[in-house]
This record gives sequence, structure tokens and C-alpha cells, in this order.
Amino acid sequence: MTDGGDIGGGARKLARGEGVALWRQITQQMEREISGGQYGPGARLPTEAELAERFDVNRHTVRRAMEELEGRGLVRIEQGRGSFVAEDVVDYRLGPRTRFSENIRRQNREPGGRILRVEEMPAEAQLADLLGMRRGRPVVVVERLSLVDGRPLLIGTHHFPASRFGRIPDLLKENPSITAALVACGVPDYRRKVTRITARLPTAEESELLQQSRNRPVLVSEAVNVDPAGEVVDVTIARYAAGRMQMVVES
Amino acid sequence: MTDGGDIGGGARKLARGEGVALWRQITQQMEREISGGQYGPGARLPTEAELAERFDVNRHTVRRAMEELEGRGLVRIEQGRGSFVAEDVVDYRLGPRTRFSENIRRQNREPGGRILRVEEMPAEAQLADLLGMRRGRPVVVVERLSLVDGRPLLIGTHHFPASRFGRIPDLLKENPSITAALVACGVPDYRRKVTRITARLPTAEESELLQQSRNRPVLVSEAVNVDPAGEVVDVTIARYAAGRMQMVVES
DNA sequence: TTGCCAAATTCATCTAGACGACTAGTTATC
DNA sequence: GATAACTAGTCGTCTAGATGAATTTGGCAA
Repeated sequence: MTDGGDIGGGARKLARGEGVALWRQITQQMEREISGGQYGPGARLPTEAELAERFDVNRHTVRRAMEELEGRGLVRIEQGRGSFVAEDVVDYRLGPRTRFSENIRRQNREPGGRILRVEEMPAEAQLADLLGMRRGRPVVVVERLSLVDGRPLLIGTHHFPASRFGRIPDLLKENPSITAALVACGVPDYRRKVTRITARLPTAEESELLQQSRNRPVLVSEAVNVDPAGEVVDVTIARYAAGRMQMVVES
Repeated sequence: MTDGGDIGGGARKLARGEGVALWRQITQQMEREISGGQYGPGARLPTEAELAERFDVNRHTVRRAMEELEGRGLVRIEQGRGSFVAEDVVDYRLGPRTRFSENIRRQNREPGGRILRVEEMPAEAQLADLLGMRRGRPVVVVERLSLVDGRPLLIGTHHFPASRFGRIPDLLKENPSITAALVACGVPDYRRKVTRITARLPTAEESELLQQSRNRPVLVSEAVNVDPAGEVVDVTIARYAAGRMQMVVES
């Protein structure tokens, strides 16, 4: 065995004062061990205190490394329980006719969800432009948390022109399905016209609702939906727990 | 004015010991001030030391808050210089015939790039399946950093079956255009068949190449490209600096 | 057995201080 | 005038220690 290193899983000496931060070296080492199969998916990792001792650094330094791994999607950290190797992702198809429930059921998983918020408010400039309506005219905003097998996957915020869809709040009280509410408003079908996608870290509220760590990004999609006549039905902004899904675009 | 608070922009007292972490409260306050226009896009924010004094907390607490804002895309932190309010994003169209250069030029921006790595290696299981070839057979791997107006936007890793595209390494020495190399290999045209998108924090190397903070996520896309006959040409994995672009999917 | 409480474990936050690394501007030197 | 050396300002990393919050465990009482 070479200079104090123990490739089999023991402590490998960190290089101090050589330009590479200690926490980065710990990140790399843990990454090697996880992808090398030292710990299987879902397995529990040593505690921060143990790792700190093993690498002979302060616990804060280990924490910095673990936070990095969590953000990269390799581990999941739970307060009071420990750290675990990450697992499982859902495929989420993004097509012109994407409907959440069908999408999920196609993968033999159980869709679910609940309405978080329904309100009417004036349209801001950018939103009004996308909806093709005048600024300040009322829009109905519906926010929904969608689940897969009981785990939150996305937060969707829908914006409908109130002139045409003012009945939606009442309809949703009867039946929480947005698609059904649209049918009742005379929109039997709609399709996605354009989608913009980016990613960022979640706000405190988002990470709370999605039950996802602050370090894991959210995929943010902004979609414009139109009815068969090409009329804009709504603008939806959805935030997906990136750690739990992969968006699939077919073309 | 109420209990020591100065809504106009001065120090607002933080609530200690009430269940909300101090760094979160600082995040919120700074967010309010930035989105409220206290600081314009690109403007320099107070130093960490100044903020620490203003909020009456340790500098580390301010740092935690600023890292959060950076990850969310609101600010940009530069060592030795300071922190600045974030700006500008590029639209990146993702369609069946997406070509990087055209895509960028359409927005009156200047595309650029350089080849990072070219090598031949055996195909791993998953990759071989996607390419429709046997495991372990050689693939040509080309890694390229693509720039917009001189700023890195994405790292693309292309995987070609070596049987058909073994000449690519030599061709790229003449002309660094991948599209041109494919033409020379008898593939005048190709299109994107399916794309999978997710997001995660970047590795050290990725954040280095993309010149993007460790806290800003990368959008990761995996695309399968096929020629007009439907034969798989390559599998490309691209990592985009999420802070500098929005992916646009039209359907 | 069930339910509850207390202790132990483990991660989360905050403070305090030191030093390193990078930037930008100033001064000294050739 | 150009260049090098220095300096102040600012962010980055690391240590050390204290306290809080969430979870698990084990024992005791009903």
C-alpha cells in the first residue's frame, strides 16, 4: 500500500496547502467511493463526525463536501438521521399534449396532487403579453402541487385570462382537475405551444413543498398552452424537483 | 418608524430564535431590495463585512445567504471584487434540427468554441444501447466547449460509433466544426430524436470550464441524433450554464 | 402491549478568529 | 514610460466551539 493511502476504503491523506481545497478533495474521494459501489443506492453513509475524524478535518469541512454531493444529486442528507446514497428518477415526457396524470400513469406510477392556491389578480406586463391580453386585466392564478407515488414532483402555477375562465375557481371546488375545469369552460383540448426551460436553486418555499434539499436545483419550465383554434388558454410555470425526474423531449 | 426597523433600506432587525434561520432572513431581505430596484442590474452590492455589520451577524452568516442568492440566480459573486446583481440570459432553441451556431446567430450573438478532448474508447453498457451497438465496441468521444460572445455556454460531449465515424478525430484537426466533420463522413443532415433534460450542481471541472459559480446549476441534456435514414449518428450529453440561458422547446 | 418521556444521536445554525487567494490601484525602480 | 513590487480591499477556506432541531432508541408506566 502506498504512502498511508488505503484504497480499499480507509482514510486517504488529503493534500494540504497545494491549491486544492480540502472539502473538494473529500467530495472527490466520497464520489469515487459511491460510484465505485462502496455504498449501494440508499445505503447510509458515515456520520459527519466520523468522516471528519477519518479525513482529519473539522466537521464543517466535511459538511461543505457533503452539501456539494447533495447538490450534485449523489447523496441525500436528512437532519437527525444521517446521509444516504441517492436513488430513483422518474421520466417526465414533455410533448405538445402532455397531461400530468397520463404521463405518470404511463410509467406505472400513481399520480396525485392538491390545489395550493386559487386567486384572481391583475396581469403583469410580461404575463399579459404572453396571454395576449391587456396589462392589468384580471387573470385567474391556480397553484397546484403534483405528486408521484405520494412524493411531490412539481409545483405548477397556471394563469388563465379571467374573461374566459373566471368560473375556474368554482369549478375546482367541485373537482380539483384542471383539465376537467377547462373542459367545462369549453376547452375540450389544448396543446403546448412553446416551453422555456431553465434551472436554479429553489426558494425556501419551493424546497419545502417539493420536499427537496435547498441544494438540489429545480427545473423551471414556462409553457404557453393554446386551444385548437390557436387561442392562448393559459401560461403555466412549473418547478420540478430535478433530483426526482428527467424531462424527456421527443421530436 | 417601528421598533428600530428602517424600511427604506437600512438595517431591519432580524428575528432571532423564532424558528427562521438568520441567513434565510437575510436572503429574503436582500431579495426584496434587489427585486425592489434598490440595486440595478449589474450594480455592486455591499461587501460581506458591511452586510455582516448591518445585520449584526457574523460574516459567515451573510455568506450563507449570499450563496443562496447566487444559486437562485439573483447575484454573482466574484472573489477579490465583490458581489453584483445578475443580468442577461440567452434563449437556446431546442428543436429537431438544432445547430449551435445558427441558434446563436439568430439572436445576433457571436458563437464560438474549442475542442477540449478527442479520444476513442470502448462503449459502456448504457451508451452502447442508445447507440444501437454492441458493448465494448469503440466509440469516438469529442468534447467541446461552446461560447456565446466569448462567454462559455455549454460543454457538449459527443459519442460516435467508431466503425462509421473513425475519421472524425482527423477531420476535426482540419476544421473544428462537428457538423462539417459529419458531412465529410457522409452524413449531410441529422436530427435530434429524443432529448432528456435534468439539472444538478456542476462538478468542479464543469464550473471551471463554464466560468460559473459552483452554486449555479447546470442543465444537463442527453440527446440522440439520427441521420435521415433513422440510423443513430451520435449521443450527445451537454451541460449548459443555467444562469446564462433559457432552453426553448417549440412544439 | 401500548403510549409516553428522556436520553442519545445526528444534522443545522451561529459565532469568532485566522489566514490564503485574487483584484485593483499605488508607488518604486529601471 | 514601462514594469515590478507593494498594499489595501474583498471573497474563499479552515478551525474550534456552542447551541438548536429532528430523529431514534430504550425504558417506564398504564
